[in-house]
Amino acid sequence: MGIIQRKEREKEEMRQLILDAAHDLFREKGYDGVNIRHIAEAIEYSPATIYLYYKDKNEIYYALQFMAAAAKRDHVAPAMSVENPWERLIEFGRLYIDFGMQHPDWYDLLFLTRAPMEHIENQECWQLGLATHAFFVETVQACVDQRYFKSTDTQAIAYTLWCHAHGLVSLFVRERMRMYPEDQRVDLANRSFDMLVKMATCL
Amino acid sequence: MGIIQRKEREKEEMRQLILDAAHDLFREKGYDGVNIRHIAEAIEYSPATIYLYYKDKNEIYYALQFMAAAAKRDHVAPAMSVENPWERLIEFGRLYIDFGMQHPDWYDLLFLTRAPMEHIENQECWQLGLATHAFFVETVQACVDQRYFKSTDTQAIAYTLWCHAHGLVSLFVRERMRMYPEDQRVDLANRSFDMLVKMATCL
DNA sequence: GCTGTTACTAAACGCTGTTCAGTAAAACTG
DNA sequence: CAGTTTTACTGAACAGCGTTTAGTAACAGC
Repeated sequence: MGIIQRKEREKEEMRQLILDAAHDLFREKGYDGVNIRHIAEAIEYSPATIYLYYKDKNEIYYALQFMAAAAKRDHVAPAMSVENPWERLIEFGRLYIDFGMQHPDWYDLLFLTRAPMEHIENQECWQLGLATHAFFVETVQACVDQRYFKSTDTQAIAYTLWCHAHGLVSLFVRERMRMYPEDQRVDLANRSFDMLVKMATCL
Repeated sequence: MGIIQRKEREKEEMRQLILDAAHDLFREKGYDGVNIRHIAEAIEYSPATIYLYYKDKNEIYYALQFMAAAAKRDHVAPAMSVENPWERLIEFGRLYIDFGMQHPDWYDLLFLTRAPMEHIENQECWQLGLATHAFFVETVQACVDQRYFKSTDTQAIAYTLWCHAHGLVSLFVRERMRMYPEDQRVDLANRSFDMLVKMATCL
Protein backbone atom coordinates (compact mmCIF):
# COMPACT_ATOMS: atom_id res chain seq x y z
CA MET A 1 0.00 0.00 0.00
CA GLY A 2 2.99 2.30 -0.62
CA ILE A 3 1.34 3.84 -3.66
CA ILE A 4 -0.32 6.61 -1.70
CA GLN A 5 2.99 7.48 -0.05
CA ARG A 6 4.75 7.47 -3.41
CA LYS A 7 2.10 9.77 -4.88
CA GLU A 8 2.42 12.04 -1.90
CA ARG A 9 6.18 12.15 -2.37
CA GLU A 10 5.90 12.80 -6.09
CA LYS A 11 3.47 15.62 -5.42
CA GLU A 12 5.95 17.19 -3.02
CA GLU A 13 8.78 16.71 -5.52
CA MET A 14 6.75 18.44 -8.19
CA ARG A 15 6.05 21.37 -5.88
CA GLN A 16 9.77 21.63 -5.24
CA LEU A 17 10.55 21.37 -8.95
CA ILE A 18 8.25 24.30 -9.67
CA LEU A 19 9.73 26.29 -6.83
CA ASP A 20 13.31 25.66 -7.90
CA ALA A 21 12.55 26.68 -11.46
CA ALA A 22 10.80 29.81 -10.26
CA HIS A 23 13.73 30.57 -8.01
CA ASP A 24 16.30 30.19 -10.80
CA LEU A 25 14.26 32.29 -13.20
CA PHE A 26 13.78 34.94 -10.56
CA ARG A 27 17.49 35.26 -9.94
CA GLU A 28 18.04 35.64 -13.68
CA LYS A 29 15.27 37.99 -14.67
CA GLY A 30 13.91 39.46 -11.44
CA TYR A 31 10.36 38.99 -10.26
CA ASP A 32 8.64 41.08 -12.87
CA GLY A 33 10.38 39.21 -15.65
CA VAL A 34 9.05 35.81 -14.62
CA ASN A 35 5.61 34.48 -15.49
CA ILE A 36 3.79 31.20 -15.20
CA ARG A 37 4.52 30.25 -18.81
CA HIS A 38 8.25 30.71 -18.25
CA ILE A 39 8.18 28.48 -15.21
CA ALA A 40 6.11 25.90 -17.09
CA GLU A 41 8.58 25.91 -19.97
CA ALA A 42 11.52 25.53 -17.61
CA ILE A 43 10.08 22.39 -16.02
CA GLU A 44 8.76 21.16 -19.39
CA TYR A 45 5.12 21.04 -18.35
CA SER A 46 2.15 23.04 -19.51
CA PRO A 47 1.21 26.25 -17.67
CA ALA A 48 -2.02 24.66 -16.44
CA THR A 49 -0.05 22.01 -14.56
CA ILE A 50 1.39 24.67 -12.26
CA TYR A 51 -2.10 25.32 -10.98
CA LEU A 52 -2.45 21.72 -9.85
CA TYR A 53 0.33 22.34 -7.33
CA TYR A 54 -0.07 26.00 -6.43
CA LYS A 55 -3.38 27.80 -6.11
CA ASP A 56 -2.12 30.87 -7.93
CA LYS A 57 1.00 32.89 -8.63
CA ASN A 58 0.88 34.49 -5.19
CA GLU A 59 1.36 31.11 -3.54
CA ILE A 60 4.58 30.65 -5.48
CA TYR A 61 5.61 34.13 -4.40
CA TYR A 62 4.91 33.25 -0.78
CA ALA A 63 7.00 30.11 -1.08
CA LEU A 64 9.85 32.13 -2.57
CA GLN A 65 9.43 34.71 0.14
CA PHE A 66 9.91 31.91 2.64
CA MET A 67 13.11 30.88 0.87
CA ALA A 68 14.29 34.48 1.04
CA ALA A 69 13.49 34.61 4.75
CA ALA A 70 15.46 31.42 5.29
CA ALA A 71 18.39 32.80 3.29
CA LYS A 72 18.34 35.96 5.38
CA ARG A 73 18.25 33.97 8.61
CA ASP A 74 21.25 31.94 7.46
CA HIS A 75 23.08 35.08 6.39
CA VAL A 76 22.76 36.77 9.77
CA ALA A 77 23.15 33.54 11.76
CA PRO A 78 26.88 34.05 12.49
CA ALA A 79 25.95 37.08 14.58
CA MET A 80 24.03 34.87 16.97
CA SER A 81 27.17 33.27 18.31
CA VAL A 82 28.78 36.58 19.31
CA GLU A 83 28.90 36.61 23.09
CA ASN A 84 28.93 40.32 23.92
CA PRO A 85 25.45 41.75 23.22
CA TRP A 86 26.75 45.07 21.95
CA GLU A 87 29.11 43.45 19.49
CA ARG A 88 26.39 40.98 18.59
CA LEU A 89 24.05 43.85 17.80
CA ILE A 90 26.65 45.53 15.59
CA GLU A 91 27.46 42.30 13.78
CA PHE A 92 23.76 41.62 13.29
CA GLY A 93 23.25 45.06 11.76
CA ARG A 94 26.29 44.69 9.55
CA LEU A 95 25.12 41.29 8.26
CA TYR A 96 21.56 42.52 7.79
CA ILE A 97 22.74 45.34 5.55
CA ASP A 98 25.21 43.03 3.85
CA PHE A 99 22.39 40.63 3.00
CA GLY A 100 20.32 43.40 1.47
CA MET A 101 23.22 44.68 -0.60
CA GLN A 102 24.19 41.25 -1.87
CA HIS A 103 20.68 39.96 -2.54
CA PRO A 104 18.63 42.99 -3.52
CA ASP A 105 15.93 40.84 -5.13
CA TRP A 106 15.39 38.81 -1.99
CA TYR A 107 15.44 41.86 0.18
CA ASP A 108 12.92 43.40 -2.14
CA LEU A 109 10.69 40.39 -1.85
CA LEU A 110 10.88 40.38 1.92
CA PHE A 111 10.49 44.06 2.69
CA LEU A 112 9.57 46.08 -0.35
CA THR A 113 7.20 44.07 -2.50
CA ARG A 114 3.64 45.23 -2.46
CA ALA A 115 2.40 41.66 -2.41
CA PRO A 116 -0.80 41.19 -0.48
CA MET A 117 0.31 40.96 3.12
CA GLU A 118 -3.09 39.99 4.50
CA HIS A 119 -2.71 36.27 3.89
CA ILE A 120 0.86 35.98 4.95
CA GLU A 121 0.85 36.63 8.64
CA ASN A 122 0.05 33.13 9.74
CA GLN A 123 2.52 31.56 7.37
CA GLU A 124 5.97 30.13 7.86
CA CYS A 125 7.67 33.07 6.20
CA TRP A 126 6.22 35.58 8.58
CA GLN A 127 6.97 33.31 11.55
CA LEU A 128 10.57 33.05 10.42
CA GLY A 129 10.82 36.82 10.07
CA LEU A 130 9.27 37.27 13.49
CA ALA A 131 11.81 34.89 15.00
CA THR A 132 14.72 36.83 13.52
CA HIS A 133 13.13 40.05 14.65
CA ALA A 134 12.65 38.64 18.13
CA PHE A 135 16.33 37.71 18.27
CA PHE A 136 17.16 41.28 17.26
CA VAL A 137 14.92 42.78 19.93
CA GLU A 138 16.34 40.38 22.54
CA THR A 139 19.83 41.52 21.68
CA VAL A 140 18.78 45.13 22.08
CA GLN A 141 17.18 44.17 25.40
CA ALA A 142 20.44 42.56 26.51
CA CYS A 143 22.26 45.79 25.65
CA VAL A 144 19.67 47.77 27.60
CA ASP A 145 20.07 45.41 30.58
CA GLN A 146 23.83 45.81 30.52
CA ARG A 147 23.49 49.61 30.33
CA TYR A 148 24.93 50.03 26.86
CA PHE A 149 22.24 52.64 26.28
CA LYS A 150 21.06 55.46 28.48
CA SER A 151 17.53 54.98 27.23
CA THR A 152 15.56 51.95 28.42
CA ASP A 153 12.89 52.08 25.70
CA THR A 154 13.93 48.80 24.09
CA GLN A 155 11.14 48.88 21.54
CA ALA A 156 11.98 52.35 20.28
CA ILE A 157 15.72 51.63 20.21
CA ALA A 158 15.20 48.46 18.22
CA TYR A 159 12.81 50.15 15.82
CA THR A 160 15.12 53.11 15.32
CA LEU A 161 18.05 50.88 14.45
CA TRP A 162 15.90 48.82 12.13
CA CYS A 163 14.60 51.97 10.41
CA HIS A 164 18.13 53.05 9.66
CA ALA A 165 19.26 49.68 8.31
CA HIS A 166 16.10 49.22 6.28
CA GLY A 167 16.22 52.76 4.91
CA LEU A 168 19.84 52.29 3.95
CA VAL A 169 19.23 49.07 2.09
CA SER A 170 15.99 50.10 0.43
CA LEU A 171 17.33 53.40 -0.87
CA PHE A 172 20.10 51.32 -2.39
CA VAL A 173 17.85 48.55 -3.71
CA ARG A 174 15.31 50.89 -5.25
CA GLU A 175 18.03 53.09 -6.75
CA ARG A 176 17.29 56.31 -4.93
CA MET A 177 21.00 57.02 -4.36
CA ARG A 178 21.61 58.28 -7.86
CA MET A 179 22.68 61.70 -6.64
CA TYR A 180 25.81 60.03 -5.34
CA PRO A 181 28.38 58.68 -7.83
CA GLU A 182 28.07 54.93 -8.10
CA ASP A 183 31.51 54.17 -6.73
CA GLN A 184 30.78 56.22 -3.59
CA ARG A 185 27.51 54.58 -2.65
CA VAL A 186 28.85 51.55 -0.82
CA ASP A 187 31.40 53.69 0.98
CA LEU A 188 28.71 56.16 2.01
CA ALA A 189 26.57 53.29 3.28
CA ASN A 190 29.50 52.02 5.35
CA ARG A 191 30.23 55.47 6.79
CA SER A 192 26.55 55.83 7.64
CA PHE A 193 26.54 52.48 9.44
CA ASP A 194 29.63 53.44 11.45
CA MET A 195 27.99 56.73 12.24
CA LEU A 196 24.85 55.05 13.51
CA VAL A 197 26.94 52.79 15.73
CA LYS A 198 28.60 55.87 17.20
CA MET A 199 25.25 57.60 17.61
CA ALA A 200 23.83 54.55 19.33
CA THR A 201 26.59 54.59 21.96
CA CYS A 202 25.21 57.83 23.38
CA LEU A 203 21.59 56.88 23.05
CA MET B 1 -2.31 83.00 -37.22
CA GLY B 2 -3.47 82.15 -33.68
CA ILE B 3 -4.58 78.69 -34.72
CA ILE B 4 -1.23 77.09 -34.00
CA GLN B 5 -1.19 78.66 -30.54
CA ARG B 6 -4.75 77.51 -29.89
CA LYS B 7 -3.89 73.96 -30.98
CA GLU B 8 -0.83 74.05 -28.79
CA ARG B 9 -2.95 75.19 -25.88
CA GLU B 10 -5.59 72.54 -26.51
CA LYS B 11 -2.91 69.88 -26.67
CA GLU B 12 -1.59 71.01 -23.30
CA GLU B 13 -5.12 71.07 -21.85
CA MET B 14 -5.68 67.52 -23.04
CA ARG B 15 -2.44 66.38 -21.42
CA GLN B 16 -3.60 67.98 -18.19
CA LEU B 17 -7.05 66.40 -18.50
CA ILE B 18 -5.48 62.97 -18.80
CA LEU B 19 -3.18 63.64 -15.89
CA ASP B 20 -5.95 64.91 -13.62
CA ALA B 21 -8.06 61.86 -14.39
CA ALA B 22 -5.11 59.55 -13.75
CA HIS B 23 -4.41 61.38 -10.51
CA ASP B 24 -7.99 61.08 -9.27
CA LEU B 25 -8.18 57.41 -10.20
CA PHE B 26 -4.86 56.75 -8.52
CA ARG B 27 -5.99 58.29 -5.26
CA GLU B 28 -9.10 56.12 -5.38
CA LYS B 29 -7.73 52.78 -6.44
CA GLY B 30 -3.97 52.97 -6.01
CA TYR B 31 -1.50 52.62 -8.83
CA ASP B 32 -2.02 48.96 -9.53
CA GLY B 33 -5.75 49.45 -9.84
CA VAL B 34 -5.54 52.03 -12.60
CA ASN B 35 -5.14 51.18 -16.27
CA ILE B 36 -5.29 53.06 -19.55
CA ARG B 37 -8.86 52.03 -20.24
CA HIS B 38 -10.00 53.44 -16.88
CA ILE B 39 -8.34 56.76 -17.61
CA ALA B 40 -9.81 56.82 -21.11
CA GLU B 41 -13.27 56.15 -19.75
CA ALA B 42 -12.91 58.88 -17.14
CA ILE B 43 -12.11 61.53 -19.76
CA GLU B 44 -14.64 60.06 -22.21
CA TYR B 45 -12.14 59.31 -24.96
CA SER B 46 -10.95 56.05 -26.45
CA PRO B 47 -7.87 54.36 -24.97
CA ALA B 48 -5.94 54.98 -28.19
CA THR B 49 -6.31 58.73 -27.74
CA ILE B 50 -4.19 58.62 -24.59
CA TYR B 51 -1.27 57.51 -26.72
CA LEU B 52 -1.51 60.67 -28.84
CA TYR B 53 -0.57 62.68 -25.75
CA TYR B 54 1.66 60.34 -23.79
CA LYS B 55 4.15 57.91 -25.32
CA ASP B 56 3.21 55.14 -22.92
CA LYS B 57 1.94 54.46 -19.43
CA ASN B 58 5.34 55.17 -17.93
CA GLU B 59 5.19 58.76 -19.14
CA ILE B 60 1.96 59.25 -17.25
CA TYR B 61 3.62 57.72 -14.19
CA TYR B 62 6.52 60.13 -14.53
CA ALA B 63 4.14 63.07 -14.73
CA LEU B 64 2.33 61.84 -11.61
CA GLN B 65 5.67 61.34 -9.92
CA PHE B 66 6.38 64.99 -10.64
CA MET B 67 3.08 65.96 -9.04
CA ALA B 68 4.03 63.89 -6.00
CA ALA B 69 7.42 65.59 -5.84
CA ALA B 70 5.73 68.99 -5.98
CA ALA B 71 3.28 67.96 -3.26
CA LYS B 72 6.17 66.82 -1.08
CA ARG B 73 8.05 70.07 -1.66
CA ASP B 74 4.97 72.06 -0.65
CA HIS B 75 4.45 69.86 2.40
CA VAL B 76 7.96 70.42 3.77
CA ALA B 77 8.15 74.05 2.62
CA PRO B 78 7.20 75.51 6.04
CA ALA B 79 10.46 74.13 7.42
CA MET B 80 12.44 76.36 5.08
CA SER B 81 11.47 79.50 6.96
CA VAL B 82 12.75 78.27 10.32
CA GLU B 83 15.75 80.43 11.20
CA ASN B 84 17.80 78.19 13.45
CA PRO B 85 19.40 75.41 11.34
CA TRP B 86 19.02 72.75 14.03
CA GLU B 87 15.35 73.47 14.53
CA ARG B 88 14.96 73.72 10.76
CA LEU B 89 16.47 70.27 10.38
CA ILE B 90 14.14 68.78 12.98
CA GLU B 91 11.10 70.44 11.45
CA PHE B 92 12.17 69.25 8.01
CA GLY B 93 12.46 65.67 9.23
CA ARG B 94 9.16 65.87 11.04
CA LEU B 95 7.38 67.16 7.93
CA TYR B 96 9.10 64.62 5.67
CA ILE B 97 7.82 61.75 7.80
CA ASP B 98 4.44 63.43 8.14
CA PHE B 99 4.17 63.62 4.36
CA GLY B 100 4.94 59.93 3.98
CA MET B 101 2.43 58.93 6.64
CA GLN B 102 -0.33 61.12 5.23
CA HIS B 103 0.25 60.33 1.55
CA PRO B 104 1.55 56.77 1.42
CA ASP B 105 0.67 56.40 -2.26
CA TRP B 106 2.69 59.46 -3.24
CA TYR B 107 5.57 58.47 -1.05
CA ASP B 108 5.46 55.06 -2.63
CA LEU B 109 5.58 56.58 -6.09
CA LEU B 110 8.52 58.79 -5.20
CA PHE B 111 10.70 56.39 -3.26
CA LEU B 112 9.44 52.83 -3.46
CA THR B 113 8.04 52.20 -6.92
CA ARG B 114 10.16 49.98 -9.08
CA ALA B 115 9.43 52.14 -12.11
CA PRO B 116 12.32 52.32 -14.54
CA MET B 117 14.59 54.99 -13.07
CA GLU B 118 16.92 55.18 -16.07
CA HIS B 119 14.86 57.67 -18.01
CA ILE B 120 13.94 59.87 -15.15
CA GLU B 121 17.14 61.51 -14.05
CA ASN B 122 17.07 64.38 -16.48
CA GLN B 123 13.45 65.13 -15.84
CA GLU B 124 11.69 67.76 -13.81
CA CYS B 125 10.68 65.33 -11.10
CA TRP B 126 14.22 64.28 -10.38
CA GLN B 127 15.38 67.90 -10.49
CA LEU B 128 12.70 68.82 -7.97
CA GLY B 129 13.74 65.99 -5.70
CA LEU B 130 17.37 66.99 -6.02
CA ALA B 131 16.50 70.56 -5.07
CA THR B 132 14.69 69.42 -1.91
CA HIS B 133 17.56 67.10 -1.14
CA ALA B 134 20.04 69.93 -1.66
CA PHE B 135 18.09 72.08 0.79
CA PHE B 136 18.25 69.23 3.28
CA VAL B 137 22.00 68.80 2.85
CA GLU B 138 22.53 72.57 3.13
CA THR B 139 20.65 72.58 6.41
CA VAL B 140 22.84 69.75 7.70
CA GLN B 141 25.88 71.73 6.51
CA ALA B 142 24.66 74.80 8.41
CA CYS B 143 24.36 72.64 11.53
CA VAL B 144 27.87 71.31 10.97
CA ASP B 145 29.16 74.87 10.52
CA GLN B 146 27.54 75.97 13.75
CA ARG B 147 28.96 72.93 15.60
CA TYR B 148 25.67 71.25 16.33
CA PHE B 149 27.45 67.98 15.53
CA LYS B 150 30.83 66.71 16.61
CA SER B 151 31.28 64.99 13.27
CA THR B 152 31.98 67.13 10.20
CA ASP B 153 31.09 64.49 7.62
CA THR B 154 28.07 66.36 6.28
CA GLN B 155 27.37 63.81 3.60
CA ALA B 156 27.28 60.86 5.99
CA ILE B 157 25.21 62.76 8.54
CA ALA B 158 22.65 63.77 5.95
CA TYR B 159 22.49 60.28 4.54
CA THR B 160 22.13 58.69 7.97
CA LEU B 161 19.25 60.96 8.87
CA TRP B 162 17.60 60.31 5.53
CA CYS B 163 18.00 56.55 5.96
CA HIS B 164 16.17 56.67 9.25
CA ALA B 165 13.31 58.80 7.99
CA HIS B 166 12.96 56.78 4.82
CA GLY B 167 13.15 53.47 6.65
CA LEU B 168 10.54 54.64 9.11
CA VAL B 169 8.10 55.72 6.43
CA SER B 170 8.64 52.79 4.10
CA LEU B 171 8.23 50.15 6.79
CA PHE B 172 4.96 51.88 7.55
CA VAL B 173 3.88 52.30 3.94
CA ARG B 174 4.69 48.74 2.92
CA GLU B 175 3.08 47.32 6.03
CA ARG B 176 6.08 45.69 7.63
CA MET B 177 5.12 46.92 11.10
CA ARG B 178 2.52 44.24 11.63
CA MET B 179 4.31 42.85 14.65
CA TYR B 180 3.27 46.00 16.47
CA PRO B 181 -0.42 46.56 17.27
CA GLU B 182 -1.94 49.03 14.86
CA ASP B 183 -2.71 51.66 17.46
CA GLN B 184 0.92 51.67 18.64
CA ARG B 185 2.57 52.16 15.27
CA VAL B 186 2.27 55.92 14.98
CA ASP B 187 3.34 56.33 18.59
CA LEU B 188 6.35 54.11 18.02
CA ALA B 189 7.27 56.11 14.93
CA ASN B 190 7.08 59.30 16.96
CA ARG B 191 9.22 57.88 19.76
CA SER B 192 11.73 56.72 17.19
CA PHE B 193 11.91 60.16 15.63
CA ASP B 194 12.46 61.79 19.03
CA MET B 195 15.10 59.19 19.73
CA LEU B 196 16.92 59.96 16.51
CA VAL B 197 16.88 63.66 17.33
CA LYS B 198 18.47 62.88 20.69
CA MET B 199 20.98 60.57 19.07
CA ALA B 200 21.87 63.24 16.54
CA THR B 201 22.70 65.75 19.27
CA CYS B 202 25.70 63.68 20.29
CA LEU B 203 26.77 62.78 16.80
C1' DG C 1 -10.36 -6.79 -18.90
C1' DC C 2 -13.22 -3.43 -17.24
C1' DT C 3 -14.00 0.81 -14.48
C1' DG C 4 -12.99 4.82 -11.97
C1' DT C 5 -9.43 7.88 -10.70
C1' DT C 6 -5.43 10.58 -11.47
C1' DA C 7 -2.07 13.62 -14.07
C1' DC C 8 -1.83 16.29 -17.51
C1' DT C 9 -2.69 19.53 -21.49
C1' DA C 10 -4.71 22.36 -25.57
C1' DA C 11 -7.51 25.80 -25.96
C1' DA C 12 -9.84 29.33 -24.36
C1' DC C 13 -11.29 33.55 -21.30
C1' DG C 14 -10.81 38.04 -19.62
C1' DC C 15 -7.61 41.26 -18.54
C1' DT C 16 -3.58 44.12 -19.58
C1' DG C 17 -0.52 47.85 -22.62
C1' DT C 18 -0.12 49.15 -27.18
C1' DT C 19 -0.60 49.71 -32.42
C1' DC C 20 -2.78 50.63 -36.79
C1' DA C 21 -5.99 51.31 -40.51
C1' DG C 22 -9.73 54.00 -41.28
C1' DT C 23 -12.85 58.19 -40.72
C1' DA C 24 -14.73 62.55 -40.15
C1' DA C 25 -13.88 67.12 -39.13
C1' DA C 26 -10.81 71.08 -39.45
C1' DA C 27 -7.43 73.83 -41.86
C1' DC C 28 -5.32 75.33 -45.83
C1' DT C 29 -5.19 76.54 -50.95
C1' DG C 30 -6.80 78.27 -55.27
C1' DC D 1 -16.79 78.46 -52.36
C1' DA D 2 -14.64 73.74 -53.99
C1' DG D 3 -10.86 70.70 -53.56
C1' DT D 4 -6.99 69.04 -51.07
C1' DT D 5 -4.29 68.13 -47.17
C1' DT D 6 -3.70 67.83 -42.33
C1' DT D 7 -5.35 66.85 -37.86
C1' DA D 8 -7.88 64.43 -34.08
C1' DC D 9 -9.86 60.62 -33.01
C1' DT D 10 -11.54 55.69 -32.75
C1' DG D 11 -12.79 50.49 -33.45
C1' DA D 12 -10.60 46.63 -33.87
C1' DA D 13 -6.93 44.16 -33.39
C1' DC D 14 -2.29 42.23 -31.39
C1' DA D 15 0.65 40.10 -28.04
C1' DG D 16 1.34 38.95 -23.41
C1' DC D 17 -0.43 38.13 -18.85
C1' DG D 18 -2.89 34.97 -14.93
C1' DT D 19 -6.23 31.61 -14.78
C1' DT D 20 -10.05 28.10 -15.98
C1' DT D 21 -12.18 24.38 -18.35
C1' DA D 22 -13.13 20.44 -21.16
C1' DG D 23 -11.08 16.64 -22.66
C1' DT D 24 -7.51 12.79 -22.94
C1' DA D 25 -4.40 9.29 -21.91
C1' DA D 26 -2.20 6.65 -18.44
C1' DC D 27 -2.66 4.42 -14.18
C1' DA D 28 -4.89 1.84 -9.90
C1' DG D 29 -8.22 -1.25 -8.13
C1' DC D 30 -11.42 -4.91 -8.72
